Amino acid sequence: MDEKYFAKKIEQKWQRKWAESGAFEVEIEPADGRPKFYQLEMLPYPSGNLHMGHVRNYSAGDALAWYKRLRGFNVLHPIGWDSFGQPAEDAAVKRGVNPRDWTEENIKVMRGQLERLGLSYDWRRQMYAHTPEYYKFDQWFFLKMFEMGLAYKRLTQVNWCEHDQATLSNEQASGGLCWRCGNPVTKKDLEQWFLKTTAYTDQLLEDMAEIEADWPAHVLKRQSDWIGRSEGAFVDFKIRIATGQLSQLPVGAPEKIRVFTTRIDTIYGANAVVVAAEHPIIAAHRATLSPKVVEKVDLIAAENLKPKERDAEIEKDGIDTGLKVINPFSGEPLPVWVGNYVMMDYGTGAVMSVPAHDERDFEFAKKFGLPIRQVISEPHMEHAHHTMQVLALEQAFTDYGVLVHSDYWNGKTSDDAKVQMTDWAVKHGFGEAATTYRLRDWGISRQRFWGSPIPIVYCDDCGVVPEKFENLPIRLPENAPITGTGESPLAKVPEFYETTCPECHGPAKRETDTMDTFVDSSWYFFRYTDPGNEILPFDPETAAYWTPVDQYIGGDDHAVMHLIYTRFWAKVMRDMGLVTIDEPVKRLLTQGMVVGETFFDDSTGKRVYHLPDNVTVTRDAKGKITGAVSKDGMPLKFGIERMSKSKGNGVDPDEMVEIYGADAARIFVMFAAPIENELVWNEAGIEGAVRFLQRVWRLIFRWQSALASERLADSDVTESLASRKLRQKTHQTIKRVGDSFDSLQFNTPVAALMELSNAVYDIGVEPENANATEVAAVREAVTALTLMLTPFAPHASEELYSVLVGNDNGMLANGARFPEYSEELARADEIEIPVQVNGKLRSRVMAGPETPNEELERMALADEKTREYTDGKEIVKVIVVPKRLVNIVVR
RNA sequence: GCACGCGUGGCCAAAUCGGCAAAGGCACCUGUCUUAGAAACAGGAAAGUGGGAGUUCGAAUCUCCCCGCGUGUACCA
Repeated sequence: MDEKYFAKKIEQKWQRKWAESGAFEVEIEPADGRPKFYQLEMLPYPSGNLHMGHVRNYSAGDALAWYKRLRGFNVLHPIGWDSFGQPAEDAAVKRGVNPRDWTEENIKVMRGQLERLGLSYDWRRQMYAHTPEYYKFDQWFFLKMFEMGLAYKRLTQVNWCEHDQATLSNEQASGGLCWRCGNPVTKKDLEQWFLKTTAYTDQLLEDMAEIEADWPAHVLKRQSDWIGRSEGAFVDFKIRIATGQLSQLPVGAPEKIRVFTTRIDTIYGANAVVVAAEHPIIAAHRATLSPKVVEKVDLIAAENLKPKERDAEIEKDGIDTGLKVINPFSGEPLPVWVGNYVMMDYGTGAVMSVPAHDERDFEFAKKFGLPIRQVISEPHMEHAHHTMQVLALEQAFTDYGVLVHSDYWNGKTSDDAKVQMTDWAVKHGFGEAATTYRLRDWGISRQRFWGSPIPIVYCDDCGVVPEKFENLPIRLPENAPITGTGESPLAKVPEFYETTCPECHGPAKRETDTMDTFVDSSWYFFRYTDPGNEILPFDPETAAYWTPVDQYIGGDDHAVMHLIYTRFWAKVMRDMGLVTIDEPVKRLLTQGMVVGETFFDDSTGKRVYHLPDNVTVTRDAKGKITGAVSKDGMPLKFGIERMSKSKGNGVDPDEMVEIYGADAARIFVMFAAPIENELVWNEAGIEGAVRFLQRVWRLIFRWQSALASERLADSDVTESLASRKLRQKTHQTIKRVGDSFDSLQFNTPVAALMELSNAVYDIGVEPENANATEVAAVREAVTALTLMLTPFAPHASEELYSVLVGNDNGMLANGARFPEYSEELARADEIEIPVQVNGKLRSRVMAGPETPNEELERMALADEKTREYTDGKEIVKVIVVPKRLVNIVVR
């Protein structure tokens, strides 16, 4: 054992040993019957560099993987690559590189970074989304879903960047601006393939019950908000045809307008039906509508295509179309308006406007001077409302209440009325109960090269024809003209798209769009269980052993994307008989972002980041930035943003590993903040992590020979107080650390281990002079310390463990286990019971841990110091908290 | 606007159920060793928990109001 801790030396040693022995390679059903544990972290996109967010994510996952191994589980801990995606194409456009070469080079670099961190993966199981062996099964799933009616094609509006001529996902169009060029995003009609996520809305909601306890509440809340289930009713408003003017209704035009409402109880307050500019009724009547109306409708429709400002409140706009409908409840004729606040893609694209009881309708009515009629009353106001015809409302009354001015329904509560009025509508054939959702089907078509080709063929004779399973994979060509103009590069590669029809074998064309890369990540962790399977995505039995994932860790930015898609995918796989589980992930941990200070200039409309080193920063007393000036004297804006290379606020994990070692870097990242918090990067603390490791190292070095010499327990030697206290601390720490892991806390166990190491130093005996019980206590403490440190600092721990056991086969080969906690030993022989008088601490008494309450009370009352405060006073009552404290209330 | 979350030494943070005089680390100060050190060791100083009110024998912890910060979301009928 070296006198000093040399991180690099031992890290290289153990990384080599782990690799050689295949320490983390696992198989199903080991002979010893250990239970399985599937530890998973979100797979990285191979951008070329690991960032601190990855280090945080993977350090936490690795800690749990080690913890579970030491707890005797058969732990599957894999890693792979989300290696399809746009950055590879950007690199192709910018630098003319081949996306595949670029991607694979990045993977090589990043794998090296992961290995230098000493992460305990079963590397044999790596998956790469961009290999035909993997994306073959994206296509396989697509075909299966096509068979099941879960994949279909339709025309839709997609986010579109005019400048780049590119389709954008919602994220890439976030804030209404294109993430690449900063120009506003518009909408564009495009034919897209969809996966029918909406077929699973209710299951996605209901199955949350299964995972509720072990998923962060905010993730599930965001998912249910996203799904946006809303219960209400459809109500049909008939178009009124003026007498003798039947011909006014254009041929084929709908006879009624169906609205969706959650508040059918307010229907007597409707003053209009408002439809979206894109509503079919408008198109049907376009020829007869006044030019003014048509102009307005077109204007609103055009506005709808434009990007929305992030925070801008859009002013209500609209126009009376001149059409009339009949309120089916009251028989009252109502005007049909077009309103810019009604969206075609939610509900039916038409609403009944009830200004008295809906804020938007209220605002609309105010602006256009439409009547506002209150039909729901606060219960205590009911009488007043019946007698007074009109009450001027200051704002919409949106609460439930009692119906007024609603004919037959007067006096009913909103709750009752909703049910009964819906029934009435059903009975009279003009409505029905309805549930609508905000969730849409998942549009997966991308006009990109670097993705899995959609296995569909278009034949002039047979139409849309799915590829045959035996023809998979449909391989990407080696090269395609990637120009970044937003047209499918594959559409310019005749060798790719020219094919024959799988049905009639006549000439046909392939689909040239590729799949959204979220398809790859929807099922990748099932592939890990059986990565070499050529027939199926994975063997169902193999997957049944390993899945569901026991613990998943990743950023919560995926809450409504990846995490909802993968839940959807699991249900589809269940329905196709591949799996039997409803939920793919048992327990989820979302870690906070690692962020750093950024400095930028956005005067040109685009953010230009400046490296922190080149910025002069002024700070207030608390260290908050108050100003920043660039090298050439230009004032800069500043913020705290996710770390990344391009913003110049990144920290290179390799550099940290080089300077401090992987173990120290990992300890620091785990210790710096609770895992779910945002971590504002501040490197100051990392020295502490190194120092801690050095302390542990020196500790074992100092005690090494004393521990090795089997100083037998001399029966004469009674256990010293020092060793008793150390054992107590050791066992308390074992409990704390174990509990922390179980509750997914990583910062507190590190603190506990620091305390334990301090406690060993504090034993107050030199190794040479220690008696047998003290040596035993130290041995127990440092062994436990080493084992418990393993999840955070596996290299150093392996090395220290090898010193303690006298071989360097490694912990797993030695069958090492997480130390066992003994309640007996953790318990203090005597505990200090604080004694309060009127809630203020006045004294302490010593008592055995099992002292009954009555005895504690007696001791407290008898205590001298306490009596100074109680003598001569009336004791009102005494509160004894078992094993904790005594409080005497006096008057 | 709405929803959710957070506010504890200079900084990061800990504190099952409400229960001691509020952990640990970083930074800081002093001393020892001393060739010196940002090393190591020993020791020290430092917060009554954003503000106010309430509940309670007892509040960082529960309730209400206010202030500040963060995240998500936005005309979803």
